[in-house]
Amino acid sequence: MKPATASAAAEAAQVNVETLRYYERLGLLPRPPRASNGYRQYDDNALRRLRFIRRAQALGFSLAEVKELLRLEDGIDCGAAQTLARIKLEHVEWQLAELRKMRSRLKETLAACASGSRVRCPLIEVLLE
Amino acid sequence: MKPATASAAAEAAQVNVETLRYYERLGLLPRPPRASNGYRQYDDNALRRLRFIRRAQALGFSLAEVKELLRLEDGIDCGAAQTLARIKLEHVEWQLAELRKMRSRLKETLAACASGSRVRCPLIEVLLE
DNA sequence: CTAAACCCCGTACCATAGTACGAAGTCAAG
DNA sequence: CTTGACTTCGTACTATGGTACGGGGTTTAG
Repeated sequence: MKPATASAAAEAAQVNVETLRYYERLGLLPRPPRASNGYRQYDDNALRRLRFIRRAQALGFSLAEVKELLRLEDGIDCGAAQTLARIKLEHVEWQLAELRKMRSRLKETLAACASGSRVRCPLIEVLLE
Repeated sequence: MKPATASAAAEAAQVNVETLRYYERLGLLPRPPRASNGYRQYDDNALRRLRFIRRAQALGFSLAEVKELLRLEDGIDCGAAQTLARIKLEHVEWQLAELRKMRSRLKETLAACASGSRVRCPLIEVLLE
């Protein structure tokens, strides 16, 4: 429960320490409280927030989008939050559909390669379909 | 069947004309044949290739990765191509899994919001889970 | 008490993926 | 036969998402 230092927080989230300062500058992480020596203190909430940023990012959300998502934390307007969530959901659905297409193209192609019946490598044909 | 000009190709793929030159510099698009006046001529194959780049990119592949994927076109080594395709397939599977997680989080949260039973907006809680 | 290891800050730098700019040649319409 | 739209080129600029640097204070282990 004792607050994490910058390096501990950074390691926990697998980011560079500098990245924490960067996120703070962008307003993605709130300016954390400081110890008497001026060192940043990250509590569990900050760490969760940080993890959320990384996960959302890994899914293709830009930091600007992540910032929007995180505005929900302020929880002022649940209605606005829901709208945002619905838009993100649609985006996610679209990505899923596209990825499924790419997956089946890749699978089919690998199968064709395995059967080895063609003269030219079938990967070439399919990728350029 | 007549080759497309730079602007026609760019419009077809919804990219800036300059982007074509950029991709050409990076080696993503082959240097196209030129008309007698020096103008670039993009044939159907080039246009397909361009579309492929944009689609792959929309799925989160970097231009460097796209370039790798496109090396398959050279089709020199079908074995290497298959290895590449398998790696991409795994990446796609991972992305699908992550997106499904995010989707269900978003859906559950929206449902909770709709039921309106909570005091605080459930989006806040879930996003920071 | 000193050295290593951590933290602070501001600023500068980096890679990726374009986008814009200016000078110059080409082409098609009026 | 000029005007405007389109093309070429090289170079420079932009935005995003960090990363590194240097000069300084702090803290902890030996």
